[in-house]
Amino acid sequence: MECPIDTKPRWERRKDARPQELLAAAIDLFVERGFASTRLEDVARRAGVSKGTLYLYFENKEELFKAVVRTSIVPVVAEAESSIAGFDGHSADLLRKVLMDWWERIGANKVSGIGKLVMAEAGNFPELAKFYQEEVISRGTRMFSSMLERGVTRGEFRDINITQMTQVLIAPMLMLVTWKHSVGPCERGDLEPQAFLNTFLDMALHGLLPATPPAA
Amino acid sequence: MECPIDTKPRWERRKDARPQELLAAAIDLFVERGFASTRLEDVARRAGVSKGTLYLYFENKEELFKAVVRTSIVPVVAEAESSIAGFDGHSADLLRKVLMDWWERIGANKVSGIGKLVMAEAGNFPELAKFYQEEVISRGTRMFSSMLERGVTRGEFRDINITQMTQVLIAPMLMLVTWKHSVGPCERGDLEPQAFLNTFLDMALHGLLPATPPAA
Amino acid sequence: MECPIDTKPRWERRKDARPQELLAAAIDLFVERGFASTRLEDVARRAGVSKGTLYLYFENKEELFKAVVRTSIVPVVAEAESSIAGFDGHSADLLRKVLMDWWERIGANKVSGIGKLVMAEAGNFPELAKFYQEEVISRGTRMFSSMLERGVTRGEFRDINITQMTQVLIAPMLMLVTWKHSVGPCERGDLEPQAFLNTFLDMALHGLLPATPPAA
Amino acid sequence: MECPIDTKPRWERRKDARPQELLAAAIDLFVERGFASTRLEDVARRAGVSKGTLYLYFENKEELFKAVVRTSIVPVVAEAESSIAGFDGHSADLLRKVLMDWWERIGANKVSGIGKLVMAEAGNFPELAKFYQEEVISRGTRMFSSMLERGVTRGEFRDINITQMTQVLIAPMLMLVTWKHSVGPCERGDLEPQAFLNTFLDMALHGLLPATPPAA
DNA sequence: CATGAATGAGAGTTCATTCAT
DNA sequence: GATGAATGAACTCTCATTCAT
Repeated sequence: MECPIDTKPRWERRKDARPQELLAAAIDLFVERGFASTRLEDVARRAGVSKGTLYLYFENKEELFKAVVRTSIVPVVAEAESSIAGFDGHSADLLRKVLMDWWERIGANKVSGIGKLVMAEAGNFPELAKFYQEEVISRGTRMFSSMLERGVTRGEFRDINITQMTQVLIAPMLMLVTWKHSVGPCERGDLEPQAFLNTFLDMALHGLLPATPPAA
Repeated sequence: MECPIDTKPRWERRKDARPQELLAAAIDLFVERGFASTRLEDVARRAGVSKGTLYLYFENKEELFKAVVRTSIVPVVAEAESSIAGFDGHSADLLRKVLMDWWERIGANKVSGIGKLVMAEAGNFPELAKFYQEEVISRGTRMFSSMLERGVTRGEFRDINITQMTQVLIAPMLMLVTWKHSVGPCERGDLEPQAFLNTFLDMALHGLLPATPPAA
Repeated sequence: MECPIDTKPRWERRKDARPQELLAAAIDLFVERGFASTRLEDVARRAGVSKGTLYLYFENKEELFKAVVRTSIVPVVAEAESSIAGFDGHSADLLRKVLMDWWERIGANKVSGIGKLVMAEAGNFPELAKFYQEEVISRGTRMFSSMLERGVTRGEFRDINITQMTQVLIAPMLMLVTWKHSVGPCERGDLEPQAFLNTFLDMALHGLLPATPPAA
Repeated sequence: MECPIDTKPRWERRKDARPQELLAAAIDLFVERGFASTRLEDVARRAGVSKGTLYLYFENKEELFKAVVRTSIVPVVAEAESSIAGFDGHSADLLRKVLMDWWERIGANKVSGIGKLVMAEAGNFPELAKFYQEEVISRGTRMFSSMLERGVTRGEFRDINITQMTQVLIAPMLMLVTWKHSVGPCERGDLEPQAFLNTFLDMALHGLLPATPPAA
């Protein structure tokens, strides 16, 4: 008589869970190794499936990557957009909130590695660069510009050059991401990200807020 | 009388020039395509030699890259260090000068691509990352910290958190380099680098300079 | 009163139709793409079933192919055989009729692609080649030989080399099939198949009919 | 002391001989297995080199195939063209000669398998089909048409439909090639190719030559 | 009966590195 | 010194077949 115990199926049927599992594995490896250097076989293995299985869910490597971006970053961007749209208070507080939220939702998280990866490999994968540019970067840039415009319109910020100031505000995010995913791990004296952001914001807002009345 | 020393046949003079030619070719390709994606055969071809010749001068791809860093970036860092050491004036002017010099010598130049490349591929080539970290980044960081200390010591800057402010100052450089070598080429509304640096410096110095006495 | 026999639910009637649907799909794809390049998944999809279902009806790809041959070509061969057996008239008319019938039933039809496919891939699938050889080619060859023998026996044809003339008669069929399924689609000046067959037959019968007595 | 004898180099440097060796191996395997089923690794192995070496000489599989065609078939076609251009005698003799030469140079040879292969896989490799069509088939077709025209012009042939008769003349070549490379090897009673061609030509010329004067 | 997720052996192609010449 | 032919491991993507459901 056959012993039914211990008979492990050659594989398990997990249609619904698979994409998530694969995406999770993919994110880890893309962040660890970059796009070009990530082997699909490793992604599959980490998700506990065979190489072929990946292709049941994602047409090819690029589509897998896009799926990663779509599920891990795009929703956060969208959420930020609506959070901005619904915000009531002072634009300086809005800026601070958005930056801090970004840190919590993206920066501190491994998904920030995706952004760094795109910066890194844009040249070799123009299709990917274009996709990320459209889905994330330009939306992000627009968000910051709109916050600055809001501040200016409401008289909360001085009448600064929006484009340039947008870049200034993006710089520390880029900085943190780059640091975290490249030199950071090698560096000893580490960066306190939130303190860094605060230092930065204090400085930036100095430049943004209108001159305070001489006597107060 | 002609000096016979100068009459060496062209190819023999070539011999000495080889490494430079190879390095020049390597820099171009590393910057264009990144480390992993640059084919040594292309480097050789661009330098007008054969693939095998490369290995006469450089042990392998990593050593070639290190040589690139050593010849194109390290000297600039060293020069900056001594320029700082010999500077007399106000620390704010020093900061401004160093940043602007950096833009002229590195940022605007293709060698800035090397920095971006290291950020990008550090994870896959830890040996390279470590090398760059030691030879360039930590020296650069130390330079900025020392300038800030100088300012504080001389009473020209407020008593700020040096580590954090160092990062703040590095951020825009990272920003410019990243922009130039990844999204920049895709993006429409382009960044005026020097204006951007000035905007940034104005803002940063606001935060650094001691509160001016109400009446002056 | 309605006949209850006909009220079977649709899917149950479907059950019997499945093999035919699969065979129809298979024929299309085998002809379009050849044996090796046809994907069973595509066959299944075109028949509106899943990949696994195919394996309920056909052991594997080769058996599917054999079934295609058995249902689409073998019956036509059998019919031709009995049509020859029952023919009364002049052997030249018989030959002409058989060739023209072949064109109508096979040549002009997509099933001619099956023959071409076997010629094409025989080397890689010897089992298939053997099957087709036995079920179709040797029967077809025998048919032509027997017609020639009939003609000779009845004094309607000259006493030619049967084997060779059989090949001569097969050549134009091969020609038409090959043309139709490979170069034909690329070629501009197209072949009028029936005119071609007639030209050929006129020529061939010249060689077959006994010399006409000078005076008639 | 090292014994210099018996030290076989890891590989041998044979730049000039390589392409021929590879082409020879390629022809064998393409003919044996067809285009799609031939593995480049096998081609390399048969030529005694590694897979990578193939790519030093041929850009990819398609180019390898084209090179095979260019070196093994195209020159024969060219030669036939000039042989026709320089022919003096009766057009019937010319036709006979060209067909027989074809058999000796191509038909009997393994290169005839290339033609069969193209017929077989044209649908799956349109690029290849186009190439072969242009370089071989249309040139061959033109050759036959021009011979027929010559015959008609010189009053040696009746005024037949050139296009159709061209196809009729091509049919037996197709027949022989197909036979040789597919069913032939399975078939017992084999075809005597030269006898077959003669039988065919006798028959065809019957149809081509002008009616002989009743009394002679 | 029917499904379709899962497998896994290969296929073509690339490239850093070696080494006979 | 200089060459460049040769290697071979690595990578992405494919598909006939199996089998848990």
